[in-house]
Amino acid sequence: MRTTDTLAPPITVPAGTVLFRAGQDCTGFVVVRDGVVRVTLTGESGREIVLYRVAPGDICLQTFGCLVDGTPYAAQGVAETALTIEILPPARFHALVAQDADFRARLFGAVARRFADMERLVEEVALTGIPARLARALLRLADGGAQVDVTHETLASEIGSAREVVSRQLSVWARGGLIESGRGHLGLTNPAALRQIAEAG
Amino acid sequence: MRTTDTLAPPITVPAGTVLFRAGQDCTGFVVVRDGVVRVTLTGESGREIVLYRVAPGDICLQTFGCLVDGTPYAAQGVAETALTIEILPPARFHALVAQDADFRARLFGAVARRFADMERLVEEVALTGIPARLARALLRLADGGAQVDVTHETLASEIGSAREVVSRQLSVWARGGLIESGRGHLGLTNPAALRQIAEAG
DNA sequence: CGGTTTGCGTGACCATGTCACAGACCGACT
DNA sequence: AGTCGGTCTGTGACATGGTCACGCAAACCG
Repeated sequence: MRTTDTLAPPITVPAGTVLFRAGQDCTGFVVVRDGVVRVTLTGESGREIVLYRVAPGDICLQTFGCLVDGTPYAAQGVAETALTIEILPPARFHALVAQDADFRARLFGAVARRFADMERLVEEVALTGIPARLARALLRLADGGAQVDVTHETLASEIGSAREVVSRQLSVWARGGLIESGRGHLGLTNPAALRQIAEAG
Repeated sequence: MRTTDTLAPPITVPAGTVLFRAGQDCTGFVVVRDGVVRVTLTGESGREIVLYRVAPGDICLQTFGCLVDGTPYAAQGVAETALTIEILPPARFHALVAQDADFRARLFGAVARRFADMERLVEEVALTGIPARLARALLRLADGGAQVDVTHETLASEIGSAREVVSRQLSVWARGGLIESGRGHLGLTNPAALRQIAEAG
């Protein structure tokens, strides 16, 4: 597979680094080699929502709009873990698109995934209730395990809601024995029930 | 500009035709030559929200995910006006991407626009109040004019809310002299005030 | 050990969404 | 004209979700 090739000199950045902010111009095309980038949107009220995550081998699409038609970013990107990334200058990007079928395939795959992510997100935010959204977020973050280390605040931004709302829902579930709750971490005592709630729309 | 070239035999379809539904497989790549396609998402409750519109010269991206990684549509596409479209079979699509720089530019432009649309939508649905969303929708649909022919129901799906909510907000504005309201149509009596509300986040 | 920061719980209140139903308007047909 | 059925709109009552204003407890740190 060409997809493991190096396209540009790798750069490492520590977790927590802000890669780009809303309204900023873009420097180049970002390819994630290792680590995860969290892309979020922040409203005027300060409330935040996670749009999607960019995984290794993936291509960050925020840069895309910039490069194609000069629109500045609307979102913010933060290194969720330590990262190794490559940055392609615009000319190199266009050359690769024209010449490299593998690069095109990766690019289009990334576009399709981001697009599906965004549709799912709109569906959830606009048409799905808090219990289902929160249950999905918990199961997603737990990733098969029974322990999740997050604050209510983080969960709230994950589902685009407010901390108080998350706290209330979690305490209901804790009383019902679905979860165990502690400062900064949660235990999923009854993941089956959570899955059920997550399905329910 | 190559963008006015014909890529495939044009097909005409009447307004109201459903081009694709959620969960369906895709037939090919749709390029809109004339008319507007409205792409919407429908929740289990039956509530609907407009994701974006595909304008002439534009490329419908719902087909994109299908062609690239086989994901079926999540959304539904309806001909909002009578349409003239072209449908590219997958092989032709891939050939054009590889060989035609103009086609690539159009494709990327469409991707960037759709992406910006979706981000705006998430921002509105998740972080923006009803008055601002509704005012924006009105101004957008009025398109500079002072008259809009829509039902409250349609406006509701435009902003991803419920008819009653729209009705209530509109009657407040009607009492305040910002709009005049009739069955199936609205007059924007004070567009400046609406613009103000639209800005307010 | 005190002080500070951060995370959590909670009640009151406002904004939105849902449900149920009534009335108004419109077109089609006698 | 009348009236009938369908669509559109108005409205009250209630459920859910978001905001604000707190107080308290756990972790952190000198």
